[in-house]
Amino acid sequence: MFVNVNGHPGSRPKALGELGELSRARIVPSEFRYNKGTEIYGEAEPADYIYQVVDGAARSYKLLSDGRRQIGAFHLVGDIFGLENGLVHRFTAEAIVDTTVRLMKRCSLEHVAESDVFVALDLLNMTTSNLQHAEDHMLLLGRKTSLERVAAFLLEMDRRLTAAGVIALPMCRRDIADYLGLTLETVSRALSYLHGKGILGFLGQTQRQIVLLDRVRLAELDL
Amino acid sequence: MFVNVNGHPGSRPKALGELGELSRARIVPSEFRYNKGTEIYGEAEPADYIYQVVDGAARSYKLLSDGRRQIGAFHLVGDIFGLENGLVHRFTAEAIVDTTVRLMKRCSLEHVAESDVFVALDLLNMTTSNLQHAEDHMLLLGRKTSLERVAAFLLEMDRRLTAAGVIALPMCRRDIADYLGLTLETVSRALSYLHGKGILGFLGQTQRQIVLLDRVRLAELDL
DNA sequence: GGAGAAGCTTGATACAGATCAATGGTCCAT
DNA sequence: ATGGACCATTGATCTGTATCAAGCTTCTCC
Repeated sequence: MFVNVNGHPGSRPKALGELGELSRARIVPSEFRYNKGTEIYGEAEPADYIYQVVDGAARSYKLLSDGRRQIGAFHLVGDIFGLENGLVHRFTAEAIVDTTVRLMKRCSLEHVAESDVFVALDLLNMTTSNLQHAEDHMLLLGRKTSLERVAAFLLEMDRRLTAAGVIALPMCRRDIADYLGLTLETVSRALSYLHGKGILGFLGQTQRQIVLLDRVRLAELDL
Repeated sequence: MFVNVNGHPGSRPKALGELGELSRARIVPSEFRYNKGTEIYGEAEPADYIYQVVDGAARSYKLLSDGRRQIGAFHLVGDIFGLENGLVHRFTAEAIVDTTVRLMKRCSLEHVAESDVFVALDLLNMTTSNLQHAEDHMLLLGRKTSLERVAAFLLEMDRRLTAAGVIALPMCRRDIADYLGLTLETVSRALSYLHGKGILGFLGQTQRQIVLLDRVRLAELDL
């Protein structure tokens, strides 16, 4: 496990100048900036590039024909996304805030993987991390209550983006809801409940900065 | 895409004498029989083997501490399962009916993957198929109604195990419910509804043999 | 700095699906 | 053949979350 995908256990921190062991592919990556809310790629579009978040955050989602949305993952600083082992993307990806990504051509990557075992094994490790996240998320979506889901979300974000004890969420309540299979009102109510219980606190005026005051009780709420 | 995992698009039919391209590993697989309801491996157990269903069917699931269960996948004849790219299994696997599996040691497989690009790429393809299934299932669990879920389930089973126009389900209503994030009563009501609408019919005495009478209308119900 | 848009919370109500409960069928094992 | 362990269906009721609605706050951009 050498590459940091979604911050899963087994990953290691790494310098941002590289795309993990994929740097073996020796392809110079270029950077690109997406404004808040803009699409990085669309579902079923050709998957020509893979991406790494340099700054900002992105969401990957699927839509039903009537507009219902399921966000499969959030991509935070350092995460690699857009890696589909097929010809087309299976999600739409959008910048949640103004976001800078590093990107590299996928076809060249595939070509290298065919001749370089270490690149292939690295792709396998990244895909496995994504799979593990999806497996855990199926359990959450299929069987957890709204409070358990929100607790799990906070613990995930705590693990992945807490700086100086503060969770600075880049995404709005609707994004959280679409990630957890809930409505934004239910997410808001669960957060208010946790606030009332003294398990978390809000920082500043906006409700996007959260401080976890009691991780033990929060973890007990996520069965 | 050379290996048949969960019957996803891009897979090809294959003779049962092999474990896909993994046969390149040249490790003689042995067969084993599990009685209905018995455990093949447990969550968090060391992942020493990978498995291929020769006959029968299996379920992979996670449990919450209070017994709520989420089945992540059903493994039907020809499917390979138990392939974790970590040291331990992330699911518990059980035989749904009396089941024969072919198994091979995982450590030897890993060793071969490090020296053989084609084995590594094959593992990557299998993992990608599993990931794609999980991604689709997240959308189902997070955003679809009970009727949409049951319709999607029937279409998946139709694709994966219909013989002679009949879907012979190996699993009970509770298994279906735990796969779809519903209760068994809700699954039963949805099936009765589809029966009443003339979209499906039951064959014989048991309710496990289903004939799809109108795939078009069924597909319209799964958004 | 003011107007409008977006985002969040909170309350009232509705409803899809869960839960509780009863019945009948099938398949074994004795 | 009989008893009992599943298994599935169906009905009645309950409830967690969605939906509908209102109001407040904070951004954004003329």
